[in-house]
Amino acid sequence: MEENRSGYKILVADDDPNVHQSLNAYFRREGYQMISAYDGEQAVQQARMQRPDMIILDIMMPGMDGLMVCREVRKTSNVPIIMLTAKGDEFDKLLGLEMGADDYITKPFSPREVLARVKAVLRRIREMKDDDKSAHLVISNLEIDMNAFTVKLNGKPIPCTPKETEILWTLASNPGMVFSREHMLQSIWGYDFLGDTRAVDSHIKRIRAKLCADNNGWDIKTVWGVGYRFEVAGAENNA
Amino acid sequence: MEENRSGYKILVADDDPNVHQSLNAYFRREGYQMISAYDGEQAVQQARMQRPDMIILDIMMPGMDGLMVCREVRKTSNVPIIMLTAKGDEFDKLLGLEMGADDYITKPFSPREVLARVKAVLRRIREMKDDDKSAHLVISNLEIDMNAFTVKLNGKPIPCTPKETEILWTLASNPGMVFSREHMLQSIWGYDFLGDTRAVDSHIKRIRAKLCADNNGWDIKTVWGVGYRFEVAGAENNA
DNA sequence: TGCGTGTTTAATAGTATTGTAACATAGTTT
DNA sequence: AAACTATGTTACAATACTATTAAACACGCA
Repeated sequence: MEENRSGYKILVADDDPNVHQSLNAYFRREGYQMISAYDGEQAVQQARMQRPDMIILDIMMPGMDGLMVCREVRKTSNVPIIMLTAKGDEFDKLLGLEMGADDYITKPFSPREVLARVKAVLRRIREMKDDDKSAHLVISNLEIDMNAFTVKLNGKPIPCTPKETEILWTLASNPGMVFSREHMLQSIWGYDFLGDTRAVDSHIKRIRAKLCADNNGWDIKTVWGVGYRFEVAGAENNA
Repeated sequence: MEENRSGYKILVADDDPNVHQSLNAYFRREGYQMISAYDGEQAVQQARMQRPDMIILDIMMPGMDGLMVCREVRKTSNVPIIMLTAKGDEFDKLLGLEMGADDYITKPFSPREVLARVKAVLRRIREMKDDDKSAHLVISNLEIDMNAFTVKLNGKPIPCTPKETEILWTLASNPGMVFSREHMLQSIWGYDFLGDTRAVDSHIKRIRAKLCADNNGWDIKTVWGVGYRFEVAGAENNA
Protein backbone atom coordinates (compact mmCIF):
# COMPACT_ATOMS: atom_id res chain seq x y z
CA MET A 1 0.00 0.00 0.00
CA GLU A 2 1.09 3.50 -0.73
CA GLU A 3 2.60 5.44 2.13
CA ASN A 4 1.03 8.86 1.84
CA ARG A 5 1.05 10.98 4.93
CA SER A 6 -0.90 14.15 4.78
CA GLY A 7 1.87 16.43 6.00
CA TYR A 8 5.43 16.08 7.14
CA LYS A 9 6.65 17.85 10.22
CA ILE A 10 9.85 19.81 9.79
CA LEU A 11 11.90 21.40 12.53
CA VAL A 12 13.94 24.43 11.53
CA ALA A 13 16.65 25.58 13.93
CA ASP A 14 18.28 28.90 13.13
CA ASP A 15 18.83 32.08 15.10
CA ASP A 16 17.91 34.22 12.09
CA PRO A 17 14.16 34.95 12.03
CA ASN A 18 14.28 35.74 8.31
CA VAL A 19 15.16 32.16 7.56
CA HIS A 20 12.12 30.95 9.47
CA GLN A 21 9.84 33.39 7.77
CA SER A 22 10.84 32.63 4.22
CA LEU A 23 10.90 28.88 4.74
CA ASN A 24 7.62 28.85 6.62
CA ALA A 25 5.70 30.31 3.70
CA TYR A 26 7.15 27.76 1.30
CA PHE A 27 6.60 24.80 3.56
CA ARG A 28 3.06 25.78 4.40
CA ARG A 29 2.13 26.00 0.76
CA GLU A 30 3.54 22.54 0.18
CA GLY A 31 1.50 21.12 3.01
CA TYR A 32 4.37 20.66 5.44
CA GLN A 33 4.08 21.64 9.04
CA MET A 34 6.99 23.70 10.27
CA ILE A 35 8.23 24.00 13.83
CA SER A 36 10.71 26.69 14.84
CA ALA A 37 13.65 26.70 17.20
CA TYR A 38 15.90 29.72 17.65
CA ASP A 39 18.82 28.17 19.49
CA GLY A 40 20.40 24.81 20.11
CA GLU A 41 18.70 24.01 23.38
CA GLN A 42 15.29 24.72 21.93
CA ALA A 43 16.13 22.56 18.94
CA VAL A 44 16.99 19.55 21.07
CA GLN A 45 13.90 20.09 23.18
CA GLN A 46 11.60 20.36 20.16
CA ALA A 47 13.17 17.37 18.47
CA ARG A 48 12.36 15.25 21.53
CA MET A 49 8.86 16.57 22.05
CA GLN A 50 7.58 16.86 18.53
CA ARG A 51 9.46 14.03 16.83
CA PRO A 52 9.69 15.82 13.48
CA ASP A 53 10.17 13.96 10.21
CA MET A 54 13.15 16.13 9.35
CA ILE A 55 15.43 18.69 10.97
CA ILE A 56 17.07 21.65 9.27
CA LEU A 57 19.92 22.82 11.41
CA ASP A 58 22.06 25.92 11.25
CA ILE A 59 25.62 25.19 12.33
CA MET A 60 26.28 28.67 13.63
CA MET A 61 24.02 29.30 16.60
CA PRO A 62 24.51 31.04 19.92
CA GLY A 63 25.09 28.66 22.81
CA MET A 64 24.76 25.07 21.69
CA ASP A 65 25.81 24.98 18.04
CA GLY A 66 24.44 22.85 15.23
CA LEU A 67 27.00 20.11 15.55
CA MET A 68 26.28 19.63 19.22
CA VAL A 69 22.57 19.57 18.55
CA CYS A 70 23.11 17.00 15.87
CA ARG A 71 25.10 14.76 18.19
CA GLU A 72 22.54 15.16 20.94
CA VAL A 73 19.59 14.36 18.70
CA ARG A 74 21.37 11.36 17.24
CA LYS A 75 21.48 9.77 20.69
CA THR A 76 17.78 9.09 20.56
CA SER A 77 16.74 9.35 16.93
CA ASN A 78 17.86 8.88 13.38
CA VAL A 79 15.60 11.53 11.96
CA PRO A 80 17.10 12.97 8.75
CA ILE A 81 19.08 16.15 9.32
CA ILE A 82 20.05 18.81 6.82
CA MET A 83 22.78 21.22 7.87
CA LEU A 84 23.03 24.88 6.97
CA THR A 85 26.65 25.94 6.64
CA ALA A 86 28.45 29.15 5.85
CA LYS A 87 29.99 29.31 2.40
CA GLY A 88 33.08 27.21 1.90
CA ASP A 89 33.29 25.90 5.43
CA GLU A 90 35.09 22.63 4.79
CA PHE A 91 35.81 21.74 8.36
CA ASP A 92 32.20 21.90 9.38
CA LYS A 93 31.22 19.68 6.51
CA LEU A 94 33.50 16.87 7.58
CA LEU A 95 32.55 17.07 11.21
CA GLY A 96 28.87 17.21 10.36
CA LEU A 97 29.11 14.04 8.35
CA GLU A 98 30.63 12.27 11.32
CA MET A 99 27.86 13.58 13.50
CA GLY A 100 25.32 12.03 11.19
CA ALA A 101 23.95 14.79 9.01
CA ASP A 102 22.28 13.66 5.81
CA ASP A 103 22.78 16.64 3.56
CA TYR A 104 24.20 20.15 3.36
CA ILE A 105 23.02 23.47 2.12
CA THR A 106 25.38 26.41 1.99
CA LYS A 107 24.19 29.86 2.88
CA PRO A 108 22.89 31.93 1.28
CA PHE A 109 20.27 29.58 -0.13
CA SER A 110 17.00 29.95 -1.98
CA PRO A 111 13.95 28.58 -0.17
CA ARG A 112 13.16 26.50 -3.22
CA GLU A 113 16.54 24.80 -3.01
CA VAL A 114 15.86 23.88 0.60
CA LEU A 115 12.48 22.54 -0.43
CA ALA A 116 14.07 20.47 -3.16
CA ARG A 117 16.65 18.97 -0.79
CA VAL A 118 14.03 18.25 1.82
CA LYS A 119 11.88 16.45 -0.70
CA ALA A 120 14.83 14.52 -2.00
CA VAL A 121 15.84 13.36 1.47
CA LEU A 122 12.29 12.50 2.43
CA ARG A 123 11.90 10.49 -0.75
CA ARG A 124 15.10 8.59 0.00
CA ILE A 125 13.84 7.82 3.48
CA ARG A 126 10.47 6.74 2.17
CA GLU A 127 12.04 4.38 -0.32
CA MET A 128 14.29 2.91 2.33
CA LYS A 129 11.33 2.31 4.55
CA ASP A 130 9.47 0.57 1.77
CA ASP A 131 12.45 -1.69 1.28
CA ASP A 132 12.57 -2.62 4.93
CA LYS A 133 8.87 -3.30 4.89
CA SER A 134 9.32 -1.28 8.04
CA ALA A 135 7.02 -3.09 10.40
CA HIS A 136 7.87 -1.16 13.47
CA LEU A 137 6.69 2.18 14.70
CA VAL A 138 7.13 4.49 17.66
CA ILE A 139 5.02 7.57 18.14
CA SER A 140 5.14 9.33 21.43
CA ASN A 141 4.34 6.70 24.07
CA LEU A 142 2.95 4.22 21.56
CA GLU A 143 4.93 1.39 20.04
CA ILE A 144 3.72 -1.09 17.46
CA ASP A 145 5.64 -4.05 16.10
CA MET A 146 3.90 -5.78 13.23
CA ASN A 147 6.39 -8.62 13.13
CA ALA A 148 5.67 -9.63 16.66
CA PHE A 149 2.11 -8.31 16.50
CA THR A 150 2.62 -6.44 19.74
CA VAL A 151 1.52 -3.07 21.04
CA LYS A 152 3.18 -1.20 23.85
CA LEU A 153 2.09 1.87 25.75
CA ASN A 154 4.72 3.63 27.84
CA GLY A 155 6.88 0.59 27.25
CA LYS A 156 4.31 -1.71 28.80
CA PRO A 157 2.83 -4.41 26.56
CA ILE A 158 -0.91 -4.11 25.97
CA PRO A 159 -2.64 -7.25 24.76
CA CYS A 160 -4.40 -6.51 21.50
CA THR A 161 -6.29 -8.80 19.18
CA PRO A 162 -5.15 -9.14 15.56
CA LYS A 163 -7.84 -6.87 14.15
CA GLU A 164 -7.22 -4.25 16.79
CA THR A 165 -3.52 -4.32 16.08
CA GLU A 166 -3.96 -3.99 12.34
CA ILE A 167 -6.42 -1.14 12.58
CA LEU A 168 -4.17 0.72 14.97
CA TRP A 169 -1.22 0.11 12.68
CA THR A 170 -3.08 1.41 9.66
CA LEU A 171 -4.06 4.57 11.43
CA ALA A 172 -0.88 5.24 13.37
CA SER A 173 1.50 4.67 10.49
CA ASN A 174 -0.25 7.44 8.59
CA PRO A 175 -0.85 10.13 11.18
CA GLY A 176 -3.26 12.84 10.16
CA MET A 177 -4.77 10.85 7.34
CA VAL A 178 -8.39 9.81 7.42
CA PHE A 179 -9.33 6.20 6.70
CA SER A 180 -12.89 5.28 5.89
CA ARG A 181 -14.45 2.14 7.26
CA GLU A 182 -14.73 0.78 3.74
CA HIS A 183 -11.05 1.40 3.12
CA MET A 184 -10.05 -0.50 6.23
CA LEU A 185 -12.40 -3.36 5.50
CA GLN A 186 -10.78 -3.70 2.11
CA SER A 187 -7.17 -3.38 3.20
CA ILE A 188 -7.39 -5.36 6.42
CA TRP A 189 -10.28 -7.80 6.02
CA GLY A 190 -9.83 -8.39 2.31
CA TYR A 191 -11.65 -7.61 -0.88
CA ASP A 192 -14.43 -10.03 -0.31
CA PHE A 193 -15.84 -8.67 2.89
CA LEU A 194 -19.59 -8.19 2.71
CA GLY A 195 -20.75 -7.52 6.24
CA ASP A 196 -21.61 -4.43 8.15
CA THR A 197 -19.10 -1.60 8.29
CA ARG A 198 -20.04 -1.06 11.90
CA ALA A 199 -17.69 -3.87 12.81
CA VAL A 200 -14.94 -1.30 12.53
CA ASP A 201 -16.62 0.82 15.18
CA SER A 202 -16.54 -2.02 17.63
CA HIS A 203 -12.84 -2.47 17.22
CA ILE A 204 -12.17 1.25 17.48
CA LYS A 205 -14.17 1.26 20.67
CA ARG A 206 -12.01 -1.44 22.20
CA ILE A 207 -8.78 0.14 20.97
CA ARG A 208 -9.80 3.38 22.60
CA ALA A 209 -10.72 1.69 25.83
CA LYS A 210 -7.36 -0.04 26.01
CA LEU A 211 -5.03 2.64 24.76
CA CYS A 212 -6.43 6.13 24.55
CA ALA A 213 -5.73 8.41 27.47
CA ASP A 214 -5.68 12.16 27.84
CA ASN A 215 -1.94 12.54 28.16
CA ASN A 216 -0.80 10.26 25.37
CA GLY A 217 0.22 12.96 22.95
CA TRP A 218 -2.02 11.29 20.39
CA ASP A 219 -5.61 10.27 19.90
CA ILE A 220 -7.93 8.48 17.51
CA LYS A 221 -10.36 11.08 16.24
CA THR A 222 -13.68 10.40 14.59
CA VAL A 223 -14.09 12.32 11.36
CA TRP A 224 -17.83 12.58 11.09
CA GLY A 225 -19.24 11.08 7.94
CA VAL A 226 -15.82 10.01 6.74
CA GLY A 227 -13.89 7.72 9.04
CA TYR A 228 -11.15 7.73 11.65
CA ARG A 229 -7.88 9.56 11.98
CA PHE A 230 -4.81 9.14 14.13
CA GLU A 231 -3.89 12.56 15.41
CA VAL A 232 -0.73 13.61 17.16
CA ALA A 233 -0.82 16.55 19.53
CA GLY A 234 0.55 19.86 18.36
CA ALA A 235 -0.81 19.68 14.83
CA GLU A 236 -2.88 22.82 15.30
CA ASN A 237 -0.28 25.43 16.20
CA ASN A 238 1.21 28.05 13.93
CA ALA A 239 -0.03 31.39 12.58
CA MET B 1 -10.97 21.91 -15.01
CA GLU B 2 -8.14 20.82 -17.25
CA GLU B 3 -4.77 22.42 -16.62
CA ASN B 4 -2.96 23.30 -19.81
CA ARG B 5 0.30 21.64 -18.89
CA SER B 6 1.59 21.60 -22.40
CA GLY B 7 1.38 25.36 -22.82
CA TYR B 8 2.84 27.12 -19.84
CA LYS B 9 1.83 30.65 -18.98
CA ILE B 10 4.75 32.98 -18.46
CA LEU B 11 4.60 36.48 -17.07
CA VAL B 12 7.35 38.84 -18.17
CA ALA B 13 7.79 42.06 -16.20
CA ASP B 14 10.16 44.63 -17.68
CA ASP B 15 9.85 48.29 -18.53
CA ASP B 16 11.74 47.79 -21.78
CA PRO B 17 9.36 46.89 -24.65
CA ASN B 18 12.21 45.39 -26.64
CA VAL B 19 12.60 42.65 -24.05
CA HIS B 20 8.93 41.70 -24.42
CA GLN B 21 9.15 41.69 -28.16
CA SER B 22 12.21 39.51 -28.44
CA LEU B 23 11.03 37.02 -25.83
CA ASN B 24 7.52 36.82 -27.17
CA ALA B 25 8.57 35.33 -30.49
CA TYR B 26 10.67 32.64 -28.81
CA PHE B 27 8.01 31.70 -26.30
CA ARG B 28 5.35 31.51 -29.00
CA ARG B 29 7.42 29.05 -30.98
CA GLU B 30 7.69 26.82 -27.92
CA GLY B 31 3.96 26.93 -27.35
CA TYR B 32 4.21 29.04 -24.22
CA GLN B 33 1.71 31.76 -23.56
CA MET B 34 3.30 35.06 -22.60
CA ILE B 35 1.75 37.81 -20.51
CA SER B 36 3.31 41.26 -20.27
CA ALA B 37 3.69 43.72 -17.43
CA TYR B 38 5.58 46.99 -17.77
CA ASP B 39 6.00 47.96 -14.14
CA GLY B 40 5.95 46.44 -10.67
CA GLU B 41 2.34 47.13 -9.82
CA GLN B 42 1.15 45.59 -13.06
CA ALA B 43 3.34 42.58 -12.41
CA VAL B 44 1.83 41.93 -8.99
CA GLN B 45 -1.65 42.41 -10.34
CA GLN B 46 -1.09 40.06 -13.28
CA ALA B 47 0.54 37.46 -11.08
CA ARG B 48 -2.59 37.38 -8.93
CA MET B 49 -5.06 37.48 -11.78
CA GLN B 50 -3.47 35.14 -14.25
CA ARG B 51 -1.66 32.75 -11.92
CA PRO B 52 1.21 32.18 -14.36
CA ASP B 53 3.43 29.11 -14.25
CA MET B 54 6.52 31.29 -14.17
CA ILE B 55 7.53 34.90 -13.74
CA ILE B 56 10.48 36.65 -15.35
CA LEU B 57 11.20 39.77 -13.42
CA ASP B 58 13.45 42.70 -14.14
CA ILE B 59 15.00 44.06 -10.97
CA MET B 60 15.31 47.60 -12.28
CA MET B 61 11.84 48.96 -12.85
CA PRO B 62 10.23 52.33 -12.25
CA GLY B 63 8.12 52.45 -9.08
CA MET B 64 7.95 49.05 -7.44
CA ASP B 65 11.17 47.25 -8.26
CA GLY B 66 11.72 43.56 -8.95
CA LEU B 67 12.69 42.64 -5.42
CA MET B 68 9.56 44.19 -3.98
CA VAL B 69 7.43 42.44 -6.57
CA CYS B 70 9.11 39.19 -5.68
CA ARG B 71 8.41 39.61 -2.01
CA GLU B 72 4.82 40.60 -2.69
CA VAL B 73 4.17 37.63 -4.95
CA ARG B 74 5.81 35.25 -2.51
CA LYS B 75 3.24 36.10 0.11
CA THR B 76 0.67 34.07 -1.75
CA SER B 77 2.44 31.84 -4.22
CA ASN B 78 5.35 29.51 -4.84
CA VAL B 79 5.45 30.27 -8.54
CA PRO B 80 9.00 30.05 -9.89
CA ILE B 81 10.66 33.40 -10.48
CA ILE B 82 13.65 34.24 -12.66
CA MET B 83 15.30 37.59 -12.08
CA LEU B 84 16.87 39.80 -14.69
CA THR B 85 19.83 41.68 -13.24
CA ALA B 86 22.34 44.21 -14.47
CA LYS B 87 25.81 42.80 -15.08
CA GLY B 88 27.84 42.02 -11.97
CA ASP B 89 25.26 43.13 -9.44
CA GLU B 90 26.22 40.90 -6.53
CA PHE B 91 24.17 42.59 -3.85
CA ASP B 92 20.92 42.09 -5.69
CA LYS B 93 21.70 38.44 -6.14
CA LEU B 94 21.93 37.80 -2.43
CA LEU B 95 18.81 39.72 -1.60
CA GLY B 96 16.91 38.07 -4.41
CA LEU B 97 17.78 34.65 -3.09
CA GLU B 98 16.30 35.48 0.27
CA MET B 99 13.22 36.91 -1.40
CA GLY B 100 12.74 33.59 -3.08
CA ALA B 101 13.96 34.01 -6.64
CA ASP B 102 14.84 30.74 -8.36
CA ASP B 103 17.36 31.77 -10.96
CA TYR B 104 19.19 34.74 -12.45
CA ILE B 105 19.91 35.98 -15.87
CA THR B 106 22.25 38.89 -16.35
CA LYS B 107 21.51 41.53 -18.94
CA PRO B 108 22.14 41.64 -21.79
CA PHE B 109 20.86 38.16 -22.51
CA SER B 110 20.07 36.14 -25.58
CA PRO B 111 16.45 34.94 -25.85
CA ARG B 112 17.79 31.47 -26.36
CA GLU B 113 19.46 31.57 -22.96
CA VAL B 114 16.26 32.73 -21.31
CA LEU B 115 14.36 29.89 -22.91
CA ALA B 116 16.93 27.41 -21.69
CA ARG B 117 16.73 28.69 -18.11
CA VAL B 118 12.95 28.72 -18.19
CA LYS B 119 12.87 25.13 -19.34
CA ALA B 120 15.37 24.09 -16.71
CA VAL B 121 13.44 25.70 -13.90
CA LEU B 122 10.13 24.35 -15.11
CA ARG B 123 11.58 20.87 -15.27
CA ARG B 124 12.92 21.14 -11.72
CA ILE B 125 9.53 22.31 -10.49
CA ARG B 126 7.73 19.55 -12.31
CA GLU B 127 9.95 16.92 -10.79
CA MET B 128 9.32 18.29 -7.34
CA LYS B 129 5.59 18.38 -7.87
CA ASP B 130 5.45 14.74 -8.86
CA ASP B 131 6.27 13.79 -5.31
CA ASP B 132 3.02 14.74 -3.70
CA LYS B 133 -0.50 13.82 -4.50
CA SER B 134 -2.45 17.00 -4.93
CA ALA B 135 -4.95 16.46 -2.18
CA HIS B 136 -3.68 19.54 -0.53
CA LEU B 137 -4.10 23.18 -1.28
CA VAL B 138 -3.05 26.55 0.06
CA ILE B 139 -4.48 29.76 -1.30
CA SER B 140 -3.72 32.88 0.59
CA ASN B 141 -4.80 32.28 4.19
CA LEU B 142 -6.86 29.19 3.34
CA GLU B 143 -5.56 25.67 3.63
CA ILE B 144 -7.40 22.48 2.71
CA ASP B 145 -6.11 18.95 3.17
CA MET B 146 -8.35 16.29 1.69
CA ASN B 147 -6.32 13.47 3.17
CA ALA B 148 -6.84 14.72 6.65
CA PHE B 149 -10.20 16.25 5.77
CA THR B 150 -9.22 19.48 7.46
CA VAL B 151 -9.69 23.15 6.68
CA LYS B 152 -7.50 25.85 8.16
CA LEU B 153 -7.81 29.61 8.10
CA ASN B 154 -4.71 31.58 9.02
CA GLY B 155 -3.25 28.30 10.21
CA LYS B 156 -6.08 27.70 12.64
CA PRO B 157 -8.26 24.63 12.11
CA ILE B 158 -11.89 25.39 11.33
CA PRO B 159 -14.28 22.51 11.91
CA CYS B 160 -16.17 21.80 8.71
CA THR B 161 -18.71 19.14 7.87
CA PRO B 162 -18.06 16.67 5.04
CA LYS B 163 -20.29 18.47 2.55
CA GLU B 164 -18.84 21.84 3.44
CA THR B 165 -15.32 20.55 3.04
CA GLU B 166 -16.02 18.95 -0.32
CA ILE B 167 -17.80 21.96 -1.74
CA LEU B 168 -15.02 24.26 -0.61
CA TRP B 169 -12.45 21.93 -2.11
CA THR B 170 -14.27 21.79 -5.42
CA LEU B 171 -14.43 25.54 -5.65
CA ALA B 172 -11.04 26.44 -4.23
CA SER B 173 -9.06 23.94 -6.26
CA ASN B 174 -10.37 25.61 -9.39
CA PRO B 175 -10.18 29.33 -8.67
CA GLY B 176 -12.13 31.51 -11.05
CA MET B 177 -14.19 28.65 -12.39
CA VAL B 178 -17.96 28.65 -11.95
CA PHE B 179 -19.71 25.53 -10.69
CA SER B 180 -23.45 25.14 -11.06
CA ARG B 181 -25.49 23.66 -8.26
CA GLU B 182 -26.37 20.75 -10.50
CA HIS B 183 -22.71 20.06 -11.19
CA MET B 184 -21.87 19.97 -7.51
CA LEU B 185 -24.83 17.79 -6.67
CA GLN B 186 -23.62 15.32 -9.25
CA SER B 187 -19.95 15.35 -8.38
CA ILE B 188 -20.28 15.51 -4.60
CA TRP B 189 -23.66 14.01 -3.72
CA GLY B 190 -23.77 11.49 -6.53
CA TYR B 191 -26.08 10.68 -9.37
CA ASP B 192 -28.91 9.61 -7.15
CA PHE B 193 -29.66 12.88 -5.44
CA LEU B 194 -33.31 13.82 -5.82
CA GLY B 195 -33.88 16.87 -3.66
CA ASP B 196 -33.82 20.56 -4.24
CA THR B 197 -30.76 22.30 -5.67
CA ARG B 198 -31.19 24.86 -2.92
CA ALA B 199 -29.46 22.41 -0.59
CA VAL B 200 -26.23 23.73 -2.05
CA ASP B 201 -27.15 27.26 -1.03
CA SER B 202 -27.47 26.21 2.57
CA HIS B 203 -23.99 24.79 2.58
CA ILE B 204 -22.52 27.82 0.84
CA LYS B 205 -24.16 29.95 3.48
CA ARG B 206 -22.55 27.96 6.25
CA ILE B 207 -19.16 27.94 4.56
CA ARG B 208 -19.31 31.71 4.17
CA ALA B 209 -20.31 32.20 7.78
CA LYS B 210 -17.36 30.13 8.98
CA LEU B 211 -14.65 31.19 6.61
CA CYS B 212 -15.32 34.25 4.52
CA ALA B 213 -13.95 37.54 5.79
CA ASP B 214 -13.15 40.81 4.08
CA ASN B 215 -9.39 40.50 4.30
CA ASN B 216 -8.96 36.91 3.21
CA GLY B 217 -7.59 37.61 -0.22
CA TRP B 218 -10.32 35.36 -1.59
CA ASP B 219 -14.07 35.01 -1.59
CA ILE B 220 -16.91 32.79 -2.74
CA LYS B 221 -18.83 34.81 -5.27
CA THR B 222 -22.33 34.12 -6.48
CA VAL B 223 -22.64 34.05 -10.24
CA TRP B 224 -26.22 35.02 -10.73
CA GLY B 225 -28.29 32.44 -12.52
CA VAL B 226 -25.33 30.10 -12.88
CA GLY B 227 -23.66 29.02 -9.65
CA TYR B 228 -20.71 29.81 -7.42
CA ARG B 229 -17.11 30.72 -7.99
CA PHE B 230 -14.01 30.84 -5.82
CA GLU B 231 -12.32 34.13 -6.49
CA VAL B 232 -8.86 35.32 -5.48
CA ALA B 233 -8.33 39.01 -4.84
CA GLY B 234 -7.74 41.15 -7.90
CA ALA B 235 -9.34 38.74 -10.35
CA GLU B 236 -12.83 40.23 -10.49
CA ASN B 237 -12.67 41.25 -14.10
CA ASN B 238 -12.20 38.23 -16.28
CA ALA B 239 -14.37 35.58 -17.85
C1' DT C 1 -18.53 -31.69 22.83
C1' DG C 2 -18.05 -27.47 25.61
C1' DC C 3 -15.28 -23.61 26.81
C1' DG C 4 -12.86 -19.34 25.77
C1' DT C 5 -11.29 -15.92 22.94
C1' DG C 6 -12.09 -13.02 19.32
C1' DT C 7 -15.21 -11.14 15.98
C1' DT C 8 -19.55 -9.55 14.06
C1' DT C 9 -24.31 -8.21 14.26
C1' DA C 10 -28.38 -6.06 16.29
C1' DA C 11 -30.70 -2.71 18.96
C1' DT C 12 -30.79 1.62 21.07
C1' DA C 13 -29.93 6.12 22.29
C1' DG C 14 -27.66 10.23 21.40
C1' DT C 15 -25.60 13.72 18.38
C1' DA C 16 -24.21 16.20 14.22
C1' DT C 17 -25.32 17.08 9.77
C1' DT C 18 -28.25 17.99 6.15
C1' DG C 19 -32.46 19.24 3.53
C1' DT C 20 -36.56 21.93 3.34
C1' DA C 21 -39.90 25.35 3.79
C1' DA C 22 -41.00 30.00 4.40
C1' DC C 23 -39.91 34.48 4.06
C1' DA C 24 -36.75 38.45 2.95
C1' DT C 25 -33.80 40.53 -0.31
C1' DA C 26 -31.58 41.39 -4.61
C1' DG C 27 -31.20 41.10 -9.47
C1' DT C 28 -33.64 40.74 -14.14
C1' DT C 29 -37.18 41.43 -17.48
C1' DT C 30 -41.39 43.42 -19.28
C1' DA D 1 -42.50 50.36 -11.60
C1' DA D 2 -44.46 45.93 -11.48
C1' DA D 3 -43.82 41.17 -12.10
C1' DC D 4 -40.75 37.70 -11.94
C1' DT D 5 -36.84 34.81 -10.88
C1' DA D 6 -32.75 33.69 -8.27
C1' DT D 7 -30.46 33.97 -4.10
C1' DG D 8 -29.75 35.09 1.09
C1' DT D 9 -31.36 34.04 5.56
C1' DT D 10 -33.47 31.70 9.27
C1' DA D 11 -35.21 28.10 11.91
C1' DC D 12 -36.62 23.61 12.23
C1' DA D 13 -37.52 18.82 10.95
C1' DA D 14 -35.74 14.86 8.81
C1' DT D 15 -31.95 12.29 8.07
C1' DA D 16 -27.55 10.16 8.60
C1' DC D 17 -24.01 8.90 11.42
C1' DT D 18 -21.66 7.26 15.70
C1' DA D 19 -21.05 5.40 20.52
C1' DT D 20 -22.40 2.11 23.46
C1' DT D 21 -24.18 -2.04 25.05
C1' DA D 22 -25.30 -6.56 24.80
C1' DA D 23 -25.95 -10.62 22.59
C1' DA D 24 -25.03 -13.88 18.78
C1' DC D 25 -21.71 -16.01 16.09
C1' DA D 26 -17.21 -18.41 14.65
C1' DC D 27 -13.34 -20.81 15.54
C1' DG D 28 -9.65 -23.23 17.75
C1' DC D 29 -8.53 -26.13 21.40
C1' DA D 30 -8.58 -29.04 25.45
